[in-house]
Amino acid sequence: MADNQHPAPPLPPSISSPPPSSSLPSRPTITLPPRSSMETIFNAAGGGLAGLGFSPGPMTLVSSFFSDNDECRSFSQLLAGAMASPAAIPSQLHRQSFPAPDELNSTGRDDDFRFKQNRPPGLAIAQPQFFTVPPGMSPASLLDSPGLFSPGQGSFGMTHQQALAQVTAQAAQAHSHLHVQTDHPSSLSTAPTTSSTQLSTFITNTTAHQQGPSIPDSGVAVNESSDFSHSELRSQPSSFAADKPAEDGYNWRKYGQKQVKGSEFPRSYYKCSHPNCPVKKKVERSLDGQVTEIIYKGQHNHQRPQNNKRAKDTGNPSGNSTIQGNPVLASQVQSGTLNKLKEGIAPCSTSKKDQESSQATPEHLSGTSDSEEVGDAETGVDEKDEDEPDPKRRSTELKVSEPASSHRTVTEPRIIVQTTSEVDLLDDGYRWRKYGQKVVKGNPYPRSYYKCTTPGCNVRKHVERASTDPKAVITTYEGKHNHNVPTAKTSSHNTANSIASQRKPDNVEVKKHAVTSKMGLKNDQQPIARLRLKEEQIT
DNA sequence: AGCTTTTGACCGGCT
DNA sequence: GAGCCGGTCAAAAGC
Repeated sequence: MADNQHPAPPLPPSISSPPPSSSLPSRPTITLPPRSSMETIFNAAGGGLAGLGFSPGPMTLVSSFFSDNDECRSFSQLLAGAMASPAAIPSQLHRQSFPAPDELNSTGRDDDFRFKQNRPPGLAIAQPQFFTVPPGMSPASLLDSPGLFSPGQGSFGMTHQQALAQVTAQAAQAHSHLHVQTDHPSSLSTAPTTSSTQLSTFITNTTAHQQGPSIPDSGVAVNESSDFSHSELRSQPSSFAADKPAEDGYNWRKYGQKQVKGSEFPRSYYKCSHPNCPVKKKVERSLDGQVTEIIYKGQHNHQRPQNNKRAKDTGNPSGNSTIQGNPVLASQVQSGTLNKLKEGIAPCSTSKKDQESSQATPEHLSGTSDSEEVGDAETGVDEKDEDEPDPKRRSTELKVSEPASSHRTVTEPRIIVQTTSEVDLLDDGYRWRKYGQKVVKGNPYPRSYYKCTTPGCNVRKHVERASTDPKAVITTYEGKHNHNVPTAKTSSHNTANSIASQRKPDNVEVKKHAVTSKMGLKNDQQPIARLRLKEEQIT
């Protein structure tokens, strides 16, 4: 690990507590990688991302990724580096604003850097952004279509998960160019403001938004962060079919329908018609029959019916919703969901097909278990609260309160998988109650969704692990805490983290936790750098 | 005949 | 304790 001899750039935005290991103390310790190493990563990733049309976003808080050996850099590390690149790019562009690495080392806390301070002019992100996926675009199509991420097309149309997958793939490619990038740091200049914004939206977006050709530019759903975004959205091909398959292969029986408050559209309740199968789903659809939201609950205890002639999505009587095992990444939520996000709604939104695919596939079932915490064991991060969960919190569910004035003409639903509601103690000092998780195709690890347990606080976060490395975690925050950090718990939480978290006024914030066992952490070290690249909430 | 859908009523949790 | 609300039930109707 010769690279560790070098000072590290002020890159790592946030470092979550590492999973305890036999040789590591409870306190996270991090040895910063050499600058050259970091720059190699970020340059490479950044350059690669820039080449892909990615760039960092102001609301992106990326925690770092450390490599202890360039030669041994894992694929996931590359991913982490790639994901961190959003932060890296602006940080390099504005390096003069950052403390020197040794300063960081000396303080160990001088780590809050606000990207807004260095934000290039014109970069304004007022709300969580949404991405559009061309209607009918399948995830495979997305992932197989590098053009989608080409500079010319931008990075829209990707969900958070897609972002991971895509970046993962791209990071691998970028790996081969690491040294080239390093040798030509000036290539960072190819990551201008606009592209920076792109990656911001790309990463911070938690609810993909599809704005198909049929949806005019309402000025709400489109990315507000940059002109580029607008143009990209408008440039969405109009040839994509709005009528997408949405069949999940299971049989559903509708057992109820109700007009729920806050939604202008009725909600339908379905049960899996398979005997003794507990799976239910709620489907909310617009007046024109388009599914706007699907909430799954439970998991199938049976195989998907084969040769099921009735394998139609009964949740869509109109018949234009069939899945047939071809998940589509596209998820689209428009102004209505934007409003939801404003209200701190769960940042989970993937396409119905995406969701159903993952859920309908037996190997993914575990990921939707009501109690499973996939991936936690690997990270060693105990997200379970020791406290006894409030029984009343069982079976919690995302409640959507949407302004009546909001308008939802969504052709792709939000997908929510209900899970248990453990009260989790994550590493930011706040108390989080897990209310859901979701397994996305291409990633064996579920996304977990948490809500701040403080009454009246609508802050939510979702934690996502990279498909290639469960230790690479992206945490996306939504909302702003309206209270102080709970004081009761101290030992397992990083105070600085808590404080930093408390100060988050952001709508969406992405942290990338790099983890640890591979990072050459030293016993007495603490995270020494936290780079906060985020956007103050714009009112 | 068997299944699904519809729809009003009921139940229970929450405030 | 009352009211609100989401979820579910179950009878009737439809396919």
